[in-house]
Amino acid sequence: MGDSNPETDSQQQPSQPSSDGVQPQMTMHPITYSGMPMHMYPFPPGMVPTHPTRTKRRQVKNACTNCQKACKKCDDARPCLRCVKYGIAEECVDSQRKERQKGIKRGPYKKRDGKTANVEQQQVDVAVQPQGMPVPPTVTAAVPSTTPPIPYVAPVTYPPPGLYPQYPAPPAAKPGEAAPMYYPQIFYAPIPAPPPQTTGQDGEPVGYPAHPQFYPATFIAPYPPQYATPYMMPHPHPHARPDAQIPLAPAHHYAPYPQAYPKPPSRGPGAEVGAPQMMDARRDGRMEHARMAEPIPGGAQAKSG
DNA sequence: CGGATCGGACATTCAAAGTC
DNA sequence: ACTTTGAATGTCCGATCCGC
Repeated sequence: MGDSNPETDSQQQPSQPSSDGVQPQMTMHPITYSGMPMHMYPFPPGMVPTHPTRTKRRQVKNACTNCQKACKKCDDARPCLRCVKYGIAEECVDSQRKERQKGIKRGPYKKRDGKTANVEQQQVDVAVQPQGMPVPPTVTAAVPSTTPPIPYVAPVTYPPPGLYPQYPAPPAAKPGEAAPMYYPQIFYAPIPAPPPQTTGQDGEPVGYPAHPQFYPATFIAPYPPQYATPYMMPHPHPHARPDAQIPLAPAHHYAPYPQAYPKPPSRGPGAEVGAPQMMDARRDGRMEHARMAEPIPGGAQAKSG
């Protein structure tokens, strides 16, 4: 099944450059990556980059226990998409992270050759638009002058509280961090080509300001395309200032979250719960092994591997 | 053929080591 | 105090298996 990235892969630059200082290619567009975020849709013909490179894999901070057992992609929402799909939403709980071992002695670390490697990395990380709008490093770093710009659609904020009462409040996210996938998100949509800038009588620009590369205009369904009809809401006020609040389309385009997904495929009488049970039963051995690998209190480290 | 399983690549976290 | 490093730990891709 098309497990896909619930969050955009283009939000982060690789946090760690390779030890040899070579930056991995980050120009891959989600359409060419199997882990295409489900809230993103294919680009129009001609806008798809040709470089078949991969983006960095993005992980949730904490997978639910079911996804963890299955070694499958989870997401920040609870219940997660996978649990909802299999009808085990009530069992979708965060897995418990093991406490990291402390007091582990390490040898002296080796200095890297190029001392400037980190400086270069930081310069990429802090790329900022002229007007102060931060741009994900992927955009700036992945757009050499010889290639067309890669349109970037990034979740930047949530709809106002109460607009989507069927959704729980999103968990607090760090600046720049993607929003949980099931909570409706507002995206900044790229503008292909701003119109010529004109100036009003008081000197205030009319039309798009100098660098309106993104403006809040698009709400993309948080559902997989097969469950929701994707639509692109045109900018209602083509000449409005980019910081103007634009009303969102009414939420009734979609069914409330739990009903938005089909029931799990039935395998016969009682099969609705049978599938996940079988799945868990067959995986118990693995999880038992994992539990056995937990540190022994006051004793030797149970290192797996 | 679709879904489950699982090895292992990849990402993240964070404490020790090193530097200023 | 801050930065760098590297290993522990977790996530999940993708090949393969398995049952219908």
